[in-house]
Amino acid sequence: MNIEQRSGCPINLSLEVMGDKWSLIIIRDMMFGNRRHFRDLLNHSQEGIASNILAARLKHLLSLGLIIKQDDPSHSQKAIYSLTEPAIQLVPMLAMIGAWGRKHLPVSEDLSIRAQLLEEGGQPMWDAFMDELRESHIHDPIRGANGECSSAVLAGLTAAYQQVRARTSAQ
Amino acid sequence: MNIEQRSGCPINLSLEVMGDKWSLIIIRDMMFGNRRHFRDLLNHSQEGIASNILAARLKHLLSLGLIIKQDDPSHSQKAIYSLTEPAIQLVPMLAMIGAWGRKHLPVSEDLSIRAQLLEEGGQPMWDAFMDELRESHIHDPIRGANGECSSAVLAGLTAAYQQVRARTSAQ
DNA sequence: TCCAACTGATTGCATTTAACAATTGGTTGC
DNA sequence: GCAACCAATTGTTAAATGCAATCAGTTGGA
Repeated sequence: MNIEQRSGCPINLSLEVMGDKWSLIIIRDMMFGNRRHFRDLLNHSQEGIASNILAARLKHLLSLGLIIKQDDPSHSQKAIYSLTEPAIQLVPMLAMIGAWGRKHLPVSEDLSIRAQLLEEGGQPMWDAFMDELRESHIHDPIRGANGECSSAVLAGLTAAYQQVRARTSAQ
Repeated sequence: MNIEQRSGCPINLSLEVMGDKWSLIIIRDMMFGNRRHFRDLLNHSQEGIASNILAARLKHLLSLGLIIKQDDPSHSQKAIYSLTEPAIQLVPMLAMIGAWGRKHLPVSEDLSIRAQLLEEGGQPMWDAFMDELRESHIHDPIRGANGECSSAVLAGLTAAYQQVRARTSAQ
């Protein structure tokens, strides 16, 4: 990782890496939505990222070593993006960011259920989730990208989200 | 707090509030450096913030309710900026951000000692620190701005920083 | 064989944000 | 009365971002 270096403060350096409106959104989608292809990230984005921004951010995250890119054997033009260990270790931080946002900002019920579960689960849940991510992003990224890796925590989060969404949209 | 609302996701909303290169830096300096005046924040900034950016960010943080501004009785033009409860509750998040940066980025030894102590201290230390911040930012901001509130955790962090700095600059 | 749909991007253009230097109008202490 | 200090603001330039349209290659199905 090579950055501009305004100062050597850990908080400052972290902000130089993730202190923009999109980098953490992309990591969040890869992590909690298991979105591993460019089109996945582009079309299923809740926030409506533009394709040039997505391309620039992926390039940036690649250069920082937070994600890696490899060919998808199913399609010669497709690429699989995967989280690396440093990015996986952002799980506790994302849990904290989500917890703070849930408490102090006008979040929507469906999109905050996962933050709530992640907060309530605490460190044990974070550790289990990080192990799942290691499996589907580092050890077996191809099967991981197809959603073929077992992932109990992620499945639980996703199921809870779907359930709340079905309930709230049915009203 | 009123924001643009790309989506109601807690992580996204938190990023809309703090997802820029300066907002958290200012909160960090107010929190760990007890910088409560415009000039303090401007002149002692490790990262060299520009005065217009500082003014804009302070205004932004005020409008979000993360800080408040009040007159300094010692000088009719001086203003005291203080953290509010939502900002004080960012302590665990900042601790996590610092911990991640310290582990994965090229931090400098002196500027990372506080992140290390804060990480090792864990939740009990964060709670104690947040109580100190409530005292010097909410209950008695005027004495707090003068550094007259007792603050054991902050004093410990600052002392450790000074010590490392003296040692490393003496070499 | 042909074509529509899909793949990861790139381009051009307008808007927004940031960086830097200089300046403002007012206050304070000597 | 004057130099130093106060919290900003202004003006200019550079960089980043947002948006819509477009690109060339790949794929699967009729």
